[in-house]
Amino acid sequence: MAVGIKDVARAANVSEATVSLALNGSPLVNEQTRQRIIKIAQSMNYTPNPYARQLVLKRSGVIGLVVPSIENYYYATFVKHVNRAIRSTGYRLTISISENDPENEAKIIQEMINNRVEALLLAPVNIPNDQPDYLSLLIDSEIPTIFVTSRYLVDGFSCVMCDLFGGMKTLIYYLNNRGYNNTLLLTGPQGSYALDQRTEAALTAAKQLNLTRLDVVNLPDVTYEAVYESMEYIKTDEYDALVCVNDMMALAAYNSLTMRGLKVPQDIAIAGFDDVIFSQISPIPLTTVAQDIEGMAKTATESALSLLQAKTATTLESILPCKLVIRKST
Amino acid sequence: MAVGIKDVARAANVSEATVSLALNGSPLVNEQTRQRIIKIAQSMNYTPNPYARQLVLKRSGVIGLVVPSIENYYYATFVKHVNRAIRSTGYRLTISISENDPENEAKIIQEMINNRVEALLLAPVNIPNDQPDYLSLLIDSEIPTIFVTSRYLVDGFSCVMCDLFGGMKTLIYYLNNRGYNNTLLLTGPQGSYALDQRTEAALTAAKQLNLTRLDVVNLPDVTYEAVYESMEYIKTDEYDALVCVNDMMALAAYNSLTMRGLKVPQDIAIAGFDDVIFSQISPIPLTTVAQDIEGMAKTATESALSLLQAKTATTLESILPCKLVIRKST
DNA sequence: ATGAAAGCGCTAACAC
DNA sequence: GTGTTAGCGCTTTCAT
Repeated sequence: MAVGIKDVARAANVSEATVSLALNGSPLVNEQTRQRIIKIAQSMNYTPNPYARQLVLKRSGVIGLVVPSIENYYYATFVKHVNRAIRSTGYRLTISISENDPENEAKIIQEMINNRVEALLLAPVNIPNDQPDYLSLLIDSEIPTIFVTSRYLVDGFSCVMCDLFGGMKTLIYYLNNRGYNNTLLLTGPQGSYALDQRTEAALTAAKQLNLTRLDVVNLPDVTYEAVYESMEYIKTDEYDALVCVNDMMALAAYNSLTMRGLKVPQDIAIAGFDDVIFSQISPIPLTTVAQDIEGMAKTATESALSLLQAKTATTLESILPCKLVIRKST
Repeated sequence: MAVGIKDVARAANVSEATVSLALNGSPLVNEQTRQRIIKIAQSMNYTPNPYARQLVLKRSGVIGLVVPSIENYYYATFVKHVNRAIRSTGYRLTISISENDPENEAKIIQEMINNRVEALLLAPVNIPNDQPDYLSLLIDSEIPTIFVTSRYLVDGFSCVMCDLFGGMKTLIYYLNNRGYNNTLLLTGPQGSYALDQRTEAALTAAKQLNLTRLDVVNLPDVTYEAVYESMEYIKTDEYDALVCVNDMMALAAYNSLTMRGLKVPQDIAIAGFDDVIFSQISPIPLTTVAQDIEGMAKTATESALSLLQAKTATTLESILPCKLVIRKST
């Protein structure tokens, strides 16, 4: 705590100004003295007080990231990659978890604004919540904000996500091609963009392909338990393929159905979405649609940086392609 | 950005000092004026600049948390609970991920110190790395530091973890009681406290119980893949029980062995450790040893707060009990 | 090439 | 009760 620029200045027999300049690599200061000062500063274990620094610089050097959940492997991976991408930029990352609760999310956004993050990557909660109040705060604050992994359908915000619509459509086409025509889609509550896109895509594809049947079940939750329990009530013999909107749900379906003696894919095919670990750790690897999580993380980070440069308010939109990953369950 | 305390003061026709006092709930200021000021401040969307505030208060109001990985469910859960616990304390949490890399860890610690976190919760990397250099930095910085989920064997640091030794011992005793006497323990490289505790406990229990056999295999990694691949080389018919040092490894073993036609637990029993989701999402739920992750998170947070209060340097050690969770795999 | 001094936005004595 | 003022530790003109 104790050692400040003043102490270094005294020890080096120069003024505080010179120390500051030297440490910040200004060309104004003699290379000799600079080296001397740097050495002294290091030996004294001096690090500039970031709060004083930020106060005068008026830049926090911090980028914020908000995710709905950290136990969700999908977001965990996203966080990891953003963390990596930011490490080389000179900015620091501050991570907040909304626990998929809009109130929490609003509080967090307010905190991020109060703390003067310079840019914000926002993965919105996955429950119906369009046009939350904080959007105007965000606009007023002039903090460049980028929706990631999902979005609200409002103008003026940048966004980076995968082509969920395209991904699901490809999956349904592929299933049809494999001869599956009676499909059940297991999804969550309506109203979240990232989920709705998948559902709409499935429905659209079904219509285009003239599928015999594509039913949609909206579970209360997109969790393992929700699916595992629901399997009891679902007349699986009416379908030849089961599509889940994420991999964990697909795994739940797989486990539940095989427990009941069904064979996958012989009796019924199962497909997931996202391509996170859960589609790989079932006894039979699951067909799924891969989201380019690392790509989104990198793109989002780059977008944040370029918005930070841009003097004029801009909005960037990146839609990354999804990739069908065919495994043994279909 | 723009609006500062000065603006509020002007708008309310009082001095900056009064605004400051009013907003910080000092009893010195008239209740009438306080309300008036608060209202004005809100209407102006004023929030105090935290950097100016922290500069004068000399308190950052931030607690740091370092974890080796965020994709690891165990740590993700820990992070979630710390996040929750801290929310009600008035402190903010800043999360960093070391990616299980000692160099990263050292950098992060340095950053945490530079950023003046008031306390640090440190979940160390899980690879041999005793007495890292930054320990002295940490001591010099006088930042109360608490090792969580694992630790280094050094004095002067607080720590919160579960009784891994006791947990593993209980598991081996239980297995013996169920008639399993030829046990294989799958663990990772030596040198990490949290892993070594488990191994030593298993060995100790085996000796105490006079087990026919307890072999230990040190895999290069405690991951799904490491186990899944290793199953090929392991003469499973020599053992009647397989114990893994985490649940994901146990799941890998389960998947691999059942793929090879073995029945669990008839042909071989499988147990994991931690009691995270992976022990529950195998077709047959896996016996495991539960760590009280939420308890650790809460305890760690409380410890941090009390160290923050304590004017004198103290060290706290909390060892929480593990709980045997018996499921169908044994 | 270096130093003096002002000021970033806020808090806390101390005066009134 | 409220205002005045002096910093907190740093950066950055502007002089020298």
